[in-house]
Amino acid sequence: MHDIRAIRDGRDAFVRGLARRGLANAAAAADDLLEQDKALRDVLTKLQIQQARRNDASKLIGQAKAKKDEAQAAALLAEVAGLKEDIQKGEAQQRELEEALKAALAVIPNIPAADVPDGADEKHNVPVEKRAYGKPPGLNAPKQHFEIGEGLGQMDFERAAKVSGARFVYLKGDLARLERAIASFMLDTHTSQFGYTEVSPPVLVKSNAMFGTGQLPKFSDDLFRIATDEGDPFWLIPTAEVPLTNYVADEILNEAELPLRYTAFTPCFRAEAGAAGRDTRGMIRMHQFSKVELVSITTPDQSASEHERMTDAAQEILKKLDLAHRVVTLCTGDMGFGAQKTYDIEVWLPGQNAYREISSCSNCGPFQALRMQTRFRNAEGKVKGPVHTLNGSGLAVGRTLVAILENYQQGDGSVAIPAVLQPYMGGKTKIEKS
RNA sequence: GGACAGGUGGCCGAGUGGUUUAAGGCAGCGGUCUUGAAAACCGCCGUGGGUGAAAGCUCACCGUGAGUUCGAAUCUCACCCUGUCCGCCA
Repeated sequence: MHDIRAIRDGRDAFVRGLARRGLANAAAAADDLLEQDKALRDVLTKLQIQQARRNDASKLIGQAKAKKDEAQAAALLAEVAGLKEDIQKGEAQQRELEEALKAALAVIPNIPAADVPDGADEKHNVPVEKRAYGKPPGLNAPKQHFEIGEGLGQMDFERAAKVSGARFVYLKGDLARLERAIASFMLDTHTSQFGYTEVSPPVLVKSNAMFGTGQLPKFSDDLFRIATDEGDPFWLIPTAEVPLTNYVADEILNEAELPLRYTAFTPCFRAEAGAAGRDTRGMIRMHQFSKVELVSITTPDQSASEHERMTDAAQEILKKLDLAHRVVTLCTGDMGFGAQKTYDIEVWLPGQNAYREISSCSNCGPFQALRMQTRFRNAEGKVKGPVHTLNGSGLAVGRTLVAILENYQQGDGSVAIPAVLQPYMGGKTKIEKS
């Protein structure tokens, strides 16, 4: 969410930022917002004069009645007779204008950071050369992960379809255990090596939380909604970013305790609206998948370096697993709604003969904090404004499992277990057909 | 799910229609005193908005929303949350 005062003070920079995002009529949108803002402030100014008069008169009425001066009281009552209706009208107007302005602001995406490359789509993403790691292994006729998993008899899409429909999967035996092992390994790395605090959060959240991180109001089609008999619905989280970031919603944090770093292993639920026909085979794109998420809450000064640090933490997992990967800076047209800068980490999948996204690390700046009303105060107790929030996958567990299957596959159909995961697999060194 | 009791600033807590401009206390910050500290004393001490160059003036906020009233922390309605007990339950 943008601060309307920031737009007021820097209208042109705001328009340029939105234009870089590819918004067609950025200038018109900005001017419309400023017009609404002006109308609201005019109403406020007028209303407050009336409220001040009413407050004065009411106080005098009270004093007159205390002195038993009924004549004076009656005179004052007559004076403010018409005021009540005007004030109620003004208050109604204020509510309407505030809601309209908030609704308009709520659907405007974040402004890209200055160092984000311009571009319309993923073809214009820019590789971060110094972050590239490893080389694709020279495998002879590599299989895709679902061929491997089904060959092992431990990955079952047909039964998942019977029970839940398309885009679900059953894992069994060692593959089920491997998912758990991957998650434990990731959490242990992030907590012990990078100072993240492990959290086990709710996976059903209220609309307010979805608004705070920016999924609502614009992207409800991508979410699963849980209707309740009466009252507000719940939403299934599409990522643990939602409960981890909203953990600090409506709070004023102390600067000394920042940055806060949280990590969580949760299932994630996505309706995948609009993804029909994409990645229909295998575990790449599911309605339910598990992910280890990283979230940092920082001061504005810290957020850029925290972004690099978070990306380091996510990459560290792939390095320990010795999986070849590269990192790209998303261009303005490919970034998510709330991000001002995003690194995608793409892992090599031999079966697909391609790099595929396995993590996305974003610095959202003050965008989510303004939606959540999360601020911080300095050592003197002075409120310094919104915090910055960052989130990243550290990593997508399902896709990590896919990457291990495809990169560690053996000619005989078995899969070697990476050394760092063997302690989590009871010392096993490979997964064989069950 | 049912019954009862509650929700007031960072914390505790007074306030049941009009000098409340939310008392008082604790914690915190600054100062006096002191070699230093403690004690004592003095001062400061919520958030957001409007207006203004600033000082200031002003509005809103006592769980949330709506309402009654010239005037609401206080009265009405709905909802949310917490506690206790009962029921159910991994």
